[in-house]
Amino acid sequence: MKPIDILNKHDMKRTSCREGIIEVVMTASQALSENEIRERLAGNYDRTTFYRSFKTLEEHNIIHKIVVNNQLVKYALNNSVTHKNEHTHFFCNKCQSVKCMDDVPVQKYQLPDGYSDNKTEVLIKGTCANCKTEE
Amino acid sequence: MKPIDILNKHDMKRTSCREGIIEVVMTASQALSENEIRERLAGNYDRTTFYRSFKTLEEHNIIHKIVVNNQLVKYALNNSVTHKNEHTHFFCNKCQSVKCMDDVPVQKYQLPDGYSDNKTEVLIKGTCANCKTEE
DNA sequence: AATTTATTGCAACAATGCTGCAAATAATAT
DNA sequence: ATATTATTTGCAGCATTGTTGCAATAAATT
Repeated sequence: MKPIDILNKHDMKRTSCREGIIEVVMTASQALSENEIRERLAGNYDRTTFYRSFKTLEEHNIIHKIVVNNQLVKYALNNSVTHKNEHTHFFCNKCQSVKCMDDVPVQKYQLPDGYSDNKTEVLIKGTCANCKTEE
Repeated sequence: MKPIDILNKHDMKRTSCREGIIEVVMTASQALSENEIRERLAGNYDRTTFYRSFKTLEEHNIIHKIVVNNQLVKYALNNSVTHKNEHTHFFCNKCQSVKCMDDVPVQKYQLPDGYSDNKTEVLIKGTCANCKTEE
């Protein structure tokens, strides 16, 4: 599915910024930061527009945000085909890359009485396959 | 163990800021943000000193940081008695509180070939026992 | 082509966090 | 007790991430 079709499906206005972000995130093999997305984008957009686009796209479940730490945020496409609903994320301490681990589902956690869970975020930090071989 | 003893055990200078932070975090039932800690502190410290103190205390494994999102960071004591090594964290969407789930250990995740894990962070978001009863 | 509605860009602001440097403080030796 | 040394603090300044209000602009609809 093309970026335009995705926007149409969600009854969203087809602006070039949104189209561009979807395009970039769609073709990326890993989650990308705001700057990484901007670099790959044709047009030049204001930072505010960027943030608002991310927010809207996230609210419509087109992309999701991965907060590595308070200084590093990345975005990835919600692909219902390849990305299982609740997958884990992997962060490589060496190359700082973030990958959606589509084949590593989030496990169920048993909470104490009274607590109810809504969403569980799992971030696995370590060394990725690519950096491992380069040692 | 008192804050001073903890600092001595780690061969750290006993400054009032460090002592205060440990004191506050020690007596808290939940993880606290920078501001929450500052409010509970007697002395008035510069923000830089605060951050540096957090950093040093974290490096010495006295406290640990919980990044809820890029706008909300909380700190909690590393109590080897009550806090198991790898525990999960719970974030309440209603009251914004963060709690160390000492009895809910982080589960093991099987990664694809080539990947090696170092640390796994699990943040469970939902409604806490306190907010549940208030509905 | 005109209207309506949503989006953009700009300016300003807030929060978190880092760095260099001089002043102050803690631990140690005298 | 006092002097010395090493660490820590406070300040100024800066970077990054993110938000808000408002006027200008662009998209979808009539």
